[in-house]
Amino acid sequence: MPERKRLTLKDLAAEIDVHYSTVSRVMNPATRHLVAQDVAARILEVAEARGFRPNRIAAGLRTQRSGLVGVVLPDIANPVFPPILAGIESVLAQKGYVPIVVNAGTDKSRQRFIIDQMIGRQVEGLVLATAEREDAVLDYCIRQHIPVVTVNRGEETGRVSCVVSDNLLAMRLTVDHLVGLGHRHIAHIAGPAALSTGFLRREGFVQAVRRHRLRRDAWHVIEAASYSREAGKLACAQLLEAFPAVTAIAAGNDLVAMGCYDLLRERGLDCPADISVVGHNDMPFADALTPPLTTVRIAVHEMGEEAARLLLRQIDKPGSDAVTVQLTPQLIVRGSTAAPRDDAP
Amino acid sequence: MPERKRLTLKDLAAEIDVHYSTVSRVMNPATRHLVAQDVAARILEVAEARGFRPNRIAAGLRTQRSGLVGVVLPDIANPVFPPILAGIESVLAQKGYVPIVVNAGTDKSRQRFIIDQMIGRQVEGLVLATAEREDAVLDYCIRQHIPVVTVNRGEETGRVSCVVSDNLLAMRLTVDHLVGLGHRHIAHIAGPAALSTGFLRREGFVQAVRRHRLRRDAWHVIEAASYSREAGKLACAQLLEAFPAVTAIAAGNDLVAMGCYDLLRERGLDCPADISVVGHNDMPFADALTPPLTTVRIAVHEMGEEAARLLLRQIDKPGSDAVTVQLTPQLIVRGSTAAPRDDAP
DNA sequence: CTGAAAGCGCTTACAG
DNA sequence: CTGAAAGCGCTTACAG
Repeated sequence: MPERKRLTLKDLAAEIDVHYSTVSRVMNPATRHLVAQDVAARILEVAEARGFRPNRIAAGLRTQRSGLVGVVLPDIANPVFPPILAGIESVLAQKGYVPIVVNAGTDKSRQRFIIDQMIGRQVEGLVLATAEREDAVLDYCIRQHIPVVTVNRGEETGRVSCVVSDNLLAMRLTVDHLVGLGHRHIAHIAGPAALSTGFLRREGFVQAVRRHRLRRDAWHVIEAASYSREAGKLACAQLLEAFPAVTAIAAGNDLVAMGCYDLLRERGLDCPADISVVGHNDMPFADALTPPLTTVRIAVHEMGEEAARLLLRQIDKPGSDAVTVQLTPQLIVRGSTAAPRDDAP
Repeated sequence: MPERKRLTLKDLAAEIDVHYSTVSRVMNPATRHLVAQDVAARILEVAEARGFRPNRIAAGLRTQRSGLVGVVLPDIANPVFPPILAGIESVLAQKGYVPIVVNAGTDKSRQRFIIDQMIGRQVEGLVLATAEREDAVLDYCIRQHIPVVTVNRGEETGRVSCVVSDNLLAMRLTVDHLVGLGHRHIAHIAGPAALSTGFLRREGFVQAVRRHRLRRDAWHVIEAASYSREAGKLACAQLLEAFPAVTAIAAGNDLVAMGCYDLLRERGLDCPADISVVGHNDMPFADALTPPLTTVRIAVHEMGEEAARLLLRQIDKPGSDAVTVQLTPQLIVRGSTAAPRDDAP
């Protein structure tokens, strides 16, 4: 069963007895009006009947537009990324673009290799979910003059467009909530400082506790090695050691918060009775944990949509300014936060 | 800042003063040996220095190979799919292929539209995670003679290669476990019968209870409208109505199991004390639910890998036979299953 | 309104 | 070993 050769403009033109350029004009809605109604109708009819689909790759070669956008993810298994990807894909689809998705990991040289491949495939732009605060790969993309936008994580220098959630606000909402409940010994388990999310949430935490005029010995920050459950558990253990008075933890994200759950359970501590925990992201099923996780919901799907929109704009007008779109997060109060015990220090 | 035009073979050839076909030969490792060592070295050097990356699209047009594979997902937000996608992507990458990923939903006409687009983009093959037991879209792909493999869900007629988990075995493990614990009134909340997973797990459940010689009034099957938490909750309510003696539920998947959790909690019933629940998939964080979910772990990443391997084989040898690869699942016993109460009916 | 031609950036038989 | 040429399937100025 040999694969039947795909039809071409010429095949179709021969069948209808017109020049293939005429078929081309008809197949493209934008140029369809250039040909006589009846001819167009006949061509369309035959095209439909024979299931003709013009070769977009050949067209792209000619028009210098691939209709491809590269999406570079650090880890698609992390539950933040699928909805972001879905958002990207949905607006791309509306404009006839399609994403090429690669799981690039965290290794910068591998990321660069992948981006080179994508450029070789003529992607018209790139969405990076892998950006760090200082990112050689991002520098590389900029040098290549390829349209780029970062999503979820921002970038320091303002050279590229970014779509992020407001991390300062997130921590302010978190700390306000905790202080409002009566907590006076609050800690933050930060994500990696190399990532804008880790850096800014930490920054936001510090700003927030200062705003509440908490004394320096009433709050504490510790950094987790990564945004993972394991690293969160480890950091939580160190935190309890370093800051035993703690009654509330603002975790860098939900996975880190889960790590806290794991450790507290192991130590026989009750959440929220002994220690309150707040996450960040509101990942799927955060409500199904025990206790249901109080967390900051970020607009993941919108983040993807907006990133795609920004990128498309960048592609349309190459010179346009880089902008940062900051989406507003929302605190979702559930069962992992409560007032501290009366006998809390 | 105009986008610097990308380099071409001709640009490079002009710079080095050789014919561009020579540059072409050097850029492709497979034909590199055709040119003199020193010339090749010089070309490679300049190519590296100038950051030349051959246009894969143009090459693909010439060689009739796009290096693209289409991946059609019903819903990337469903936690089964990201690891499958990761698996697909990883083996594709090894062979220089790249996936085009689209969230196609469940609507068949939209799926077909998307597949048409993908074919227009010259994908060399398709991985469908959207297959139903009788699937018009799959029929369409077969008529187009495009290499296809289905993943996670199988297909009835054996016309295409499938990679699935052994659903009959999964239910046998589940029922064995439940019966072993002493349960004598067991129910299954099945997924949609239109999907192979829903159909076969139901089948497996029935076979398993028969093997244990449970009397017909000692087991019950009810079908959920979809594989979702909400549908699971609804079905669970109906189940309690229809089969009040039930002490153990084999849920169609983990989301359905979560729906059961939701309903049981609402009714003030304890899991596992009043009713045991078993899921299917072992989705991320199934262990972090309360109680931790006993479930069947399927080899998701391997499933993706294997699907990609099968597809690549199909692409290499178009005529080759369709095969079904069945991966072996594993029961993961956690806290949602226990012996029934002594006073259970 | 339609056709004929050039060309997008490659690969690869064919000469030499 | 290297060059010159044809051609992959399109789009689009240019004629007529």
